[in-house]
Amino acid sequence: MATGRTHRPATRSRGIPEATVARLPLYLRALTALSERSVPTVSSEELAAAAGVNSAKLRKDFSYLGSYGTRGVGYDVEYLVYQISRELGLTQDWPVVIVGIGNLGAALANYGGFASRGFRVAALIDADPSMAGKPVAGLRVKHTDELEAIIEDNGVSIGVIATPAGAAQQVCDRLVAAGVTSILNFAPTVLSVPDGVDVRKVDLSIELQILAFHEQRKAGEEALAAPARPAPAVRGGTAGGKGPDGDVPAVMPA
Amino acid sequence: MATGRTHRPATRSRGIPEATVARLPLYLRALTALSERSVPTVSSEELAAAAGVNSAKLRKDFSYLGSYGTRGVGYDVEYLVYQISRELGLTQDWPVVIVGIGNLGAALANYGGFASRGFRVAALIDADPSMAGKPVAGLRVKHTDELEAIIEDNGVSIGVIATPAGAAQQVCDRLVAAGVTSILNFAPTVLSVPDGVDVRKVDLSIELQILAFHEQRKAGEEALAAPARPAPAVRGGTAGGKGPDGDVPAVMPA
DNA sequence: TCATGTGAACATGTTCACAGCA
DNA sequence: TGCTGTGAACATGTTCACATGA
Repeated sequence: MATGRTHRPATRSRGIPEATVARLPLYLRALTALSERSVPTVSSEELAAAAGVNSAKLRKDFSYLGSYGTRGVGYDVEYLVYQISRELGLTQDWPVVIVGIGNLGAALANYGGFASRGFRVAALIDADPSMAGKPVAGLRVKHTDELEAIIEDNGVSIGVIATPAGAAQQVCDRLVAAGVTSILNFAPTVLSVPDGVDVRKVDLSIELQILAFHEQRKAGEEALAAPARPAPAVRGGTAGGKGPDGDVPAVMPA
Repeated sequence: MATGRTHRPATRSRGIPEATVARLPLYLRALTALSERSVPTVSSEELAAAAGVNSAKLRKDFSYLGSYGTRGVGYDVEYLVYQISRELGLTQDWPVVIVGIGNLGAALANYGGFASRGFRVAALIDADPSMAGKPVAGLRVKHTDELEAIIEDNGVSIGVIATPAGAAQQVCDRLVAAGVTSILNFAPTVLSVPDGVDVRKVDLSIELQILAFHEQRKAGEEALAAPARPAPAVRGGTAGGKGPDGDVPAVMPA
């Protein structure tokens, strides 16, 4: 998504491709599971299967980190866990604030995987004064007034936005002004941020729409073969002969 | 993510690039906002700004759908809303089930944007018998036993998994066996599915790790200039002399 | 005149296939 | 012998820059 940097064309050998970075957490998870089962080594084939990618891709990904494998043998699990953790910056402690403690914010706060790997919820922040002081996931919710102080005092550089769409940009601006340089946005809005600030977004609605696109394709291809399952009814019912959509305008300009 | 299809190399002009598909929901959202403000037309420049992309990309994206603009003028808002909705399959009604009604599942069920655009929550399903019958987001939670019947009866083709990681693959298998062909996975696991089934995943932990990677980079670059803000403390604190990590092994083989 | 639509150049990402090393 | 590491081929995605047509 929005990568703030000036995007220099891989100045030295230091540049790990973005696509690779996005897969490192996947490898790390698979490796951690192996580590817990005390498996000493894995082949690229096995690890790739566990991470849900193909082995050529995995080997190429690892080649950007260095030559951490042993030919004819595979990779040392513990060593790889360490190298990937370090590369991802998980040997540091990252305090995180969550802003917007509604249903979703509370769910995120309660999410276990949060604390496990280098991330620590420094504070939960909400604009509703009646939320302030209430315990959520073992923390007391703070009021938005305290946002700047919390970020400063805890050296927070990562913020999670789980507010309604309308409040997101404003919250984002305050986070950035207070020193946050990475934002994970759950609100269904495009955030604008200055250069040097990274934003990643998680959007249920977008994901569903992408799935719907592919579903529709499948339904089309199905028509070539047998109509196996009852296809989802076209809006407004199967029978209707005329324009069925109450939602989608039938406007046709030009 | 996992695109089940055989990936034919754009047989006819029909193939819309995946990257474009992923942006269509963004355009649609921006257009819907314009539509609500009764704006009749937009230029690629304006719409691109609203969607957070550049205008060349937007125009190329739209060119895959057809020539829906007017040279020297721009795009008709209502018309584009309709075309994109249709392309995404949002003129159909998509019944969806959510499996796993914990904190996250409940938050998803309550999420408004769900129902708005063609998606309808057909059922909430949980394995915990004590959850069965409880009202969440205006629906009564069903027990897992009913999963197959619900999917069949409602013609559900899209399933959302919000269970713990351990249960996800099993739930996935049952969904697929019952006829679901698109899955949105919130559980932190790699799901394996047969060909023809699409999986998209949403993973908080992965997103945070990607942000941490870039944060770490920034901290490194910062060292070249002035150490402006106190960098996040290395795990275990600044003082501690011995190995601080209960989590990351300091193993160094070979 | 002005903004769309698009070929061509460029950049990134993936896969193949095999050389090279334990 | 067997698996890693990687150059080279291929595929996808992005940006440029301008011809085109309302």
